Amino acid sequence: MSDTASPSVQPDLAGAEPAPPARFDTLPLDPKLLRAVADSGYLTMTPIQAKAIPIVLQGRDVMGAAQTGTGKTAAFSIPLLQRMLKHENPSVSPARHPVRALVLAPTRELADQVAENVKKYAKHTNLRSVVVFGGVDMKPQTAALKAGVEVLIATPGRLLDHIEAKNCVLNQVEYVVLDEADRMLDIGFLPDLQRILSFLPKARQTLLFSATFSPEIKRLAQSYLQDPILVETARPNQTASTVEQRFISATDDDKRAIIKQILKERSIRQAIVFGNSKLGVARLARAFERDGLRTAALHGDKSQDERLKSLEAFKRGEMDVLVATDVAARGLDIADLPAVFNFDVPFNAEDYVHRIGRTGRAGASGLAVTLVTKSDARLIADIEKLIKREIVLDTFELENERPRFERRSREDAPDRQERQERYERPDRPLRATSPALRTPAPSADPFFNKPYEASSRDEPPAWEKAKAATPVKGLSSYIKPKKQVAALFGAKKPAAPAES
DNA sequence: AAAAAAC
Repeated sequence: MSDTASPSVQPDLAGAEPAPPARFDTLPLDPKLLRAVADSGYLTMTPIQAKAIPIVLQGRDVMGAAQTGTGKTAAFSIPLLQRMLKHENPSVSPARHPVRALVLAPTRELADQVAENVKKYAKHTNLRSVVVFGGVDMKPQTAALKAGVEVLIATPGRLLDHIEAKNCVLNQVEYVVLDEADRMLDIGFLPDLQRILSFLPKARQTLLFSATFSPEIKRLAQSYLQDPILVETARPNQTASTVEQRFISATDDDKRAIIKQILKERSIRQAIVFGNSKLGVARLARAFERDGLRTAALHGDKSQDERLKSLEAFKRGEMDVLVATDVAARGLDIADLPAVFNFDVPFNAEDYVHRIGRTGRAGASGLAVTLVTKSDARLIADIEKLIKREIVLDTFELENERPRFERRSREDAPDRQERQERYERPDRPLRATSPALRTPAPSADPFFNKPYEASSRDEPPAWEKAKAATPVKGLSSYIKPKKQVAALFGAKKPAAPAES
């Protein structure tokens, strides 16, 4: 109820009481940390920080769920640094300091980003931190580890390498953080994670943070925590209300043109386009590049050097579009990203929440467009269940129906030149420097069917209503068909309620 | 139907 009043103004740091947000300087923090926080320009805490920091300071285990972009990294790193400072033993030679805090993250880029934050908050202290991840030379990491660090940030594989090479000793770790904890605990990561945890003392403080926690993961997580406190802000798995979410029914052939048209008509400066596969992402990136968009690609088949370069170029604004797999779905903090497109609907509903969390960060507004084909119905239903919001598919009018090739024999296939002309001319150019993109967006929204209702999040979930009303299995109970969409999805008339 | 994380 509390946030229906000003949905467009108040970022969805929901759970926030109307009370003024607490300031960092009201916390019992070392002046060195307070100074670093102030240097970063932060004055007041976000809800997850206000709730989690005091509990972490008490030494309790925490499972923290909060929307993306609400400062989870600071929520664990600041109080952990405080605890490490408080128990610092200055008589020990720095070189002999063992690793005291370990932070694990599921992707290299995320580990790097967390490490940057930790460095920022620790800069006035003598606590040293280092980040280790794969795909880059081990030697500098080894040297840093041997010199001694108090805070180690890592991805699992490379950390195990260092453990086996005896480059680091983890038997005195006092604090462990699993960032994007639900991913770290999923089946692909679990064996490595268990192995790593087996090297750590049992008596320690453990913190798990993520935007999404499935019930199964919550249960599994219990076994790694001692008497944990669950810290939640708003509903878990929620998406920020500052993000306008659109779902557009599309065919595979039209997806790219739809994205380009939205970019142009909404004058969108920059966007991430998510695809489900590495190959698909690489192809799509090449296609956007041919279209004249400055495009970077980010996926696991690229070298780490290329990955870092792509991301940096995008962050510097030198790229219009970043096409990425789910390697970029979680945690990455790209300031003021205006839009996210799901070229493919993600396989896991949780990943939807994480993907669109790249936009609308820190209370900014954002647009998230998901392109939905006929075969995506099941996935859309999953998303609807997870985010507990009704999903309505919009139709989209392409301004220039793109010329299509008829199937031809190989001999009379168009040569490259002709192909270029027929394929590309209609909607070129689209680069950010083109006048088309500078034009202000039209006041009426010509290509979406209905205005976004931020307050719909407060209504009872549509899927529950639908489930109660119609025992229809599959899509029609989850996706409310509009007329064209109904045809596309072959939706039937809802059956009369059969049960009594 | 995939991706990520080590060499």
